[in-house]
Amino acid sequence: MEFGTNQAIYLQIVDYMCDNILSGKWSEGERIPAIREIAVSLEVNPNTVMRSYAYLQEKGIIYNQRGIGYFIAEKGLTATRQLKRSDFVKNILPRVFKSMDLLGVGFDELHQLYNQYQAKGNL
Amino acid sequence: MEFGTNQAIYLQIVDYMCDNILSGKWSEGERIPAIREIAVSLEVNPNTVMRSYAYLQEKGIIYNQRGIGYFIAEKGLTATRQLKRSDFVKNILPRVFKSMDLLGVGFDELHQLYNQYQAKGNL
Amino acid sequence: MEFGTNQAIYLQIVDYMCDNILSGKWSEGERIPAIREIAVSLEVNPNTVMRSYAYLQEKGIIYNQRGIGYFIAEKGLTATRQLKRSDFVKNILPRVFKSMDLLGVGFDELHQLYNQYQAKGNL
Amino acid sequence: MEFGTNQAIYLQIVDYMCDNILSGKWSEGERIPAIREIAVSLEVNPNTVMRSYAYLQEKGIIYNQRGIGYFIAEKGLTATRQLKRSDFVKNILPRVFKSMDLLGVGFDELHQLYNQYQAKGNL
DNA sequence: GTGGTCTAGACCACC
DNA sequence: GTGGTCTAGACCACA
Repeated sequence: MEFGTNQAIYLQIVDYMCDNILSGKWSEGERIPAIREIAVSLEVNPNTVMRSYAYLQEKGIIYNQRGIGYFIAEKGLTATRQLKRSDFVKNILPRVFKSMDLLGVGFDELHQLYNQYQAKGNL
Repeated sequence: MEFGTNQAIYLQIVDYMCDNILSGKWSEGERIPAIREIAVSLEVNPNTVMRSYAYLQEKGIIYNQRGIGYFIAEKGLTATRQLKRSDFVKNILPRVFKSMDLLGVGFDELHQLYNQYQAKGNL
Repeated sequence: MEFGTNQAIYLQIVDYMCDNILSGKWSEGERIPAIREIAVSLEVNPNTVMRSYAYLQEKGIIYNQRGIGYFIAEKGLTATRQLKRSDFVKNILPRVFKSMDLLGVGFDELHQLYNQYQAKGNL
Repeated sequence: MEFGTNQAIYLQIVDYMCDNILSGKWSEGERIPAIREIAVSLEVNPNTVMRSYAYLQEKGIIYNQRGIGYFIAEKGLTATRQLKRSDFVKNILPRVFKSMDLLGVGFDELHQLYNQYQAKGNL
């Protein structure tokens, strides 16, 4: 994984993990990789990964069993969806819509860009 | 103007100025308020405003006439639009579309949220 | 005349006047345009032109006859040449030579660029 | 390092750093000294050094790794050379050649001055 | 009056 | 430890 420069790395890792949950790669109750494992594979300081795990634990998305590891919480999928959706609707969308107005991008054009994005993703 | 806590103040000022240009409040060739003027009206340190101006000058959106002040560049409107549109299409939209996929938000639902936003804005 | 943004306008005017003297456009003893005249033709504040004239007067290149105007001094051409040449040899050239070394630009290449410059000037 | 009075300190630091890159003292991918470190060694305010670093980052010559430090970019040497060479050919040389013409300094004389400079540098 | 630079010092997020 | 931002205040050159 490559990291952007704008956002904190630990938050980029959080996003990466949320994606894994939402996409079904990690199921509820399943054990997720150890902090050190992730740290090695992402070439990141373990402290940074720890911070991501702590964040997700605080949100009730994962939980820790001492000495064993971290697991996706029982309602981890729902919690993740709520967290992401709330952020999406309350923070992201309003800014997107405002930009559209200022740039004169209509909804039709947005649809076009969406189709382009989908096409690229399917390649 | 009130400032959010996520983004640097000087960047929020940059956005504020881009909005003024895109909305037509400031026209090309027009002089914009002096650094100290803005600093007083926004209750911010002049250095912070200077940073915003330097950023916009670097982008070719405004230019400086020694001892007189800052002006919207000849192609300032176009430059602003390009800057904002590029950021919108390359950085914002892909993340939005990805979120939509992961959250199962369809384009119809997006349209609905867009209409809600428009309705609010018109009140 | 267009002004660069790096150098003070009054110094750019000084250069412009020195050029006129060195190129023989203005001869020793000859009257030069009034401050207001220059100010209008260059679209500049008269104070700025005044500053240029004061600078040249201090260097002994021009002199003032009250109520009549400014004139090129008796040894104005020599004085200008000395001023420019001293600046050229002591300030400009060392930096040029240092840049050449760092950039790996040899004297042959410099000669080539010089010929290119000459060719362009003759068009 | 001693600072001239003509040019802003932060730009003199930029030059100093470009020199280090061009001369091979700092290689691509290598970490460069921390802002505070440079600030202490040059007896300058950290803000001033930061400004130099920000400038070089904007030019793609160095990049930042969060919480770790600044590094010479992958193509840092090329970028530096381009930046410097462009400035040299487009801004410096034309003025030099123009001065030569106005002062009646021929290319032979220039060569002589160049040799003198080289001799001094080798002592 | 205008902007441009610099210092000193503080606070913060992040690794 | 690293950089990033902001404030306060000073000084300067310039128009």
